[in-house]
Amino acid sequence: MSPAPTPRPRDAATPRSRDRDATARGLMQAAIRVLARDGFTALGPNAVAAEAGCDKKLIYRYFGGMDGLLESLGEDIALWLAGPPPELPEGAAYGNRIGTLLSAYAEGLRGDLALQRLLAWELAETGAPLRKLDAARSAAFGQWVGGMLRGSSPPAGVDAPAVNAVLLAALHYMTLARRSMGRFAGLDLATPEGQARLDAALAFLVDRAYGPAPEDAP
Amino acid sequence: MSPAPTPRPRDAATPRSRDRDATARGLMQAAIRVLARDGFTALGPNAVAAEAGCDKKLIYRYFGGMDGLLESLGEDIALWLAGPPPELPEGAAYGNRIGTLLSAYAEGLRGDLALQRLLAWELAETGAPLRKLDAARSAAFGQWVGGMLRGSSPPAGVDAPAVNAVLLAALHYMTLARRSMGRFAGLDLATPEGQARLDAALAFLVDRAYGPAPEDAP
DNA sequence: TTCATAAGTCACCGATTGGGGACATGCAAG
DNA sequence: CTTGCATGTCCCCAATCGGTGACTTATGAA
Repeated sequence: MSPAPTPRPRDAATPRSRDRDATARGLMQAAIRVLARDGFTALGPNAVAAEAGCDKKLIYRYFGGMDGLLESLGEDIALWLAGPPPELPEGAAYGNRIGTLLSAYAEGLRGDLALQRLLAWELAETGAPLRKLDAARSAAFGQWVGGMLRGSSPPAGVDAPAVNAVLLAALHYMTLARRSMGRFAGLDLATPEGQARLDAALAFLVDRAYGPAPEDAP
Repeated sequence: MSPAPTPRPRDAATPRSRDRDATARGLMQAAIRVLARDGFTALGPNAVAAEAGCDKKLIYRYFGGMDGLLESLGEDIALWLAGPPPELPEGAAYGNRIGTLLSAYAEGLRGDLALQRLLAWELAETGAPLRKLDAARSAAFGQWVGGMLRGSSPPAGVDAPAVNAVLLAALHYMTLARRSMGRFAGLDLATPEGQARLDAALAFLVDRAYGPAPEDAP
């Protein structure tokens, strides 16, 4: 899920590669580019084919339509979450792991416009192809985070999955709001200061949630 | 911002009211209904006029187009956040107020499909008319919450606006995710149990954020 | 070299979109 | 009663949409 290696609005001189796999890949990357640039409302056969520089008919021949193309995109997990997991000290506490994991993911998400557009899409529409895309993305993400938490467990009495979901949801929302509105709930997300306050608030909540409970201190 | 008092797909027998203000209001309410039912991707002149049961030409005559209609919707703050503020004990602590306020808002948001659609819209697209709509909504919300927090202040050392923004963002995201995907980050949001875990996690975070700091305990 | 087949292109279809011009009609002022 | 005007309706427009049939052309096997 990166902006795309090859900016491939067809060169009119080159006589088309006549290589099915290559053009199919080109269509997939074009779809990602269109999604990143113009959002899901513009993600149609016409736009994708124009971006890829070939005829839209090939979308139907090779993928059976846009739904099939999206499905193929979901299966190609290599395109998702390209960044390697962040380094972690051996015996790091659960809260520490969640904190660094969250900020690493935040940085990756901020740089991945297509992923942002996909998240917004998931919130706006329902539909079978979208569900499959989300399932693939969720699975990849789950694996990414799962491997990083292996061997450490949250403090007792804390519903860690629910708390983590809340923090992740907040991160998603504010990242999307930053791009589209630039501000949210009175905070200016466009400025580095606003962004810093947000990151600090997230870190603060992680610390309070997974640090020692108030009554634990002697 | 409620589903609409009058389900007004024109009665073919009644010969049209010939009342400019009434039809203008009807168009606004129709727009809200279309937004709630089909989402912002379907919110066009054709759909709104069909829903209102009159000709789309009137949208251009009375509002100058869809953008003007949306702007008028924003100015009509009476349609937003109809619910009255929840009751609060006199000397309630800041954390308590945030908690009850958050859950009251959550309940209202869950029941207001049009507002949900609007939030998703704001995350998906940019544009002048949308910005004005959001500004109106944000202002109304700010007043709603502002009045309820008057006279109490957060614990020192806590960036309350940022923390509240995070919690609110999480609430928004999970409410939208519940409607569209039904699940998020491994949590099943459709079941009452999942919803309860989420509410509990939010309350837990509020408590930890605004309760006594770990080192405060003797 | 021939030739079947797949890769690619082009032109077209019906439906729907966001608009606007031309016209009918009811109401209220004269 | 007549007349002016705002209200409402109808029909048309160009553009775009998703989708497909018919065609050309390159390539690899015989």
